[in-house]
Amino acid sequence: MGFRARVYAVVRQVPEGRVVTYGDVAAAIGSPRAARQVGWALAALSDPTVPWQRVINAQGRISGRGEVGRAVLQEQLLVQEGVGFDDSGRCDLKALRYPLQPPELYGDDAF
DNA sequence: GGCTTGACTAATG
DNA sequence: TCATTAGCCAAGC
Repeated sequence: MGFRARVYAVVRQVPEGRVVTYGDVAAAIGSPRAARQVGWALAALSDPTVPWQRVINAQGRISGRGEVGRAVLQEQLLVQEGVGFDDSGRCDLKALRYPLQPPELYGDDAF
């Protein structure tokens, strides 16, 4: 199972209205220092069942690289789910962060 | 196999 | 709070 498949398996655990950071996802798949690769994996994402919008950076902000307009869409999707952002584009990470479990515990054989 | 490229992070000023 | 820096590691050439 590839790195990206594990990233997707973990991200799918995140329920509506909750968020996780790239670092959280990296730690859940066993590579605590691979936050950048998590972002890379999501940039290459083609699976519509993965709630990629719930993955934000450790500062509670949207990482606006990648496709133009993607960041705006991401914030809109999160707001729809009930995630609140302040005037500076930050959300309450402390309250909304979701505790992830390693994909092994969930049976990710679908990959 | 070596090099470059990042949806990152933590530390520092 | 913002800007800069060094470390990180999977992918693609």
